[in-house]
Amino acid sequence: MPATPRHTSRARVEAKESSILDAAEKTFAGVGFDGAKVSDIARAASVAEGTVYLYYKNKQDLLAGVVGRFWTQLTLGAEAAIQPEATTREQLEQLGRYHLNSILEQFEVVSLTYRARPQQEQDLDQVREYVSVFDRIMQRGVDRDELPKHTPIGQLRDVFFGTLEFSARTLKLRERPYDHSVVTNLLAIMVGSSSPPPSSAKGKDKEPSNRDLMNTLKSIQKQLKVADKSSSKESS
Amino acid sequence: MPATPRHTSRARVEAKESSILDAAEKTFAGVGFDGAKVSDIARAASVAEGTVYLYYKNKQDLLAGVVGRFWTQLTLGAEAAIQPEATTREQLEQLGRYHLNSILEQFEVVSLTYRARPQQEQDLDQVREYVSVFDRIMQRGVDRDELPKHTPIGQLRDVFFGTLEFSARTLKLRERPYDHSVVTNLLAIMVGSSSPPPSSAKGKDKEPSNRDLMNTLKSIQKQLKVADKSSSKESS
DNA sequence: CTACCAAAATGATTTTAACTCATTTAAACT
DNA sequence: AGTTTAAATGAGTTAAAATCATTTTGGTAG
Repeated sequence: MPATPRHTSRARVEAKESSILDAAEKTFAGVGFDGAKVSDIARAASVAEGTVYLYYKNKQDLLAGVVGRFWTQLTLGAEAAIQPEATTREQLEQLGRYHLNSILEQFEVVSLTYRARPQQEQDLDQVREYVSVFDRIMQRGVDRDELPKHTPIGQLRDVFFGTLEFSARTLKLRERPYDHSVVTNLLAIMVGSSSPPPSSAKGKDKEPSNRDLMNTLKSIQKQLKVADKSSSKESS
Repeated sequence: MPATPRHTSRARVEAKESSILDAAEKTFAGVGFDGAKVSDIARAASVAEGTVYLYYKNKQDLLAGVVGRFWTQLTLGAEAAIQPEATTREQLEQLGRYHLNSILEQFEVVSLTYRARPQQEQDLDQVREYVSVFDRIMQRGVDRDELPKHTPIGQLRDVFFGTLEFSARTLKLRERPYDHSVVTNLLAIMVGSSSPPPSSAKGKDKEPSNRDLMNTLKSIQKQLKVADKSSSKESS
């Protein structure tokens, strides 16, 4: 078992585990969870079907591995995208942009989260770690007196992520690309508007500084994809 | 086939179809989509396994039937819960209460929606019909000058339903009951605090909610009934 | 280098559950 | 009554997940 390797080097085992995850992610994203056959995933990873079950208890556990790794990397990317010295409002905007952009780019993997969540009694730890990035920004805002002392962080978290996720679905449904105004408007109702008002002139000119950040975020994400060190074991 | 009944009365066919749906809903809600066997559903509906397939093409189609019926009834309930003569803000509050309460009460069926959606290329029509209830309230608000002329209804719809759905998940996760303050706070940030803003007093008042940061959040916290202390548990 | 051993990998076999279809049963209409 | 056609049945088929006896690999020691 990969849990207690005595003979084989850990690096090799993790490389194989990661290559199975890669194949699974590609297959799941392409044809969906139900459409994906474990035998296809095994072939894509260049292993036998039985080998997959050495690393993952079953197909559901494999999905949990894919989804867990995704959120772990999303957390790393979010932390990289947030400037530590920025104001709370700026940090929220950075997180909002990063989040919306990421879930749009990897929409299929995000959707898989809903297939993984209900089965495990305990929610996905990696998702909780991710949303705690928001909590930390808000808590710092309170500590710095940029936000009222008893700001209901938990409720605003639902506003923040709930709105962004539903907005992403709407954009996907209408086959529209990332739209920065979604984040701007969300921040406006969450913490008031300190930037130019969102609507009036219908967004026909993209802000150039906006593009810079977008490109930055994309390159960050791609870098994170290469270097990965997630481990999924301990499944019930 | 039930599609073209010449001999048999339509009522009987629909009764049987409905009883199969009842059994399927109960089973799906109880053990989940994957955990439910069609043979179990058939037994619960007192029909043979093959009979299920006379009414529904496959298991996925059966799920779509369950989920579709749920949202259709939710639409009817929502329309009944809204007083036609009430102000826009009151109507939004009525819809918000009804929505949050309903999805908390039938959380399992709502979750099944995510299993039904991705498979059909066309989204569930019944869900779209449901959210259009919100759109109509907002449009009437605009027509009556209770809302600014260029209110971004589509974006606020994502705020509304996204927030309520994520809030419902949070409440479920923490095993908390329906909490009216969630709706109150949501409305506060969407259309301002409890007293409806005078519609056409100020000439340039077109943004729905841009209050100052402190004022908005302070009005929220006053209306908070259940403290949100436990939100910052995970300080890793 | 060869022998040895345990971890790792394999893929044929088993199991499970969705789905089918030849047959039977029930209902409608004359 | 008898005829016809719809509706229902459940044993049988099929496909894919999961298993496990066997083989291969790679590290270690004599």
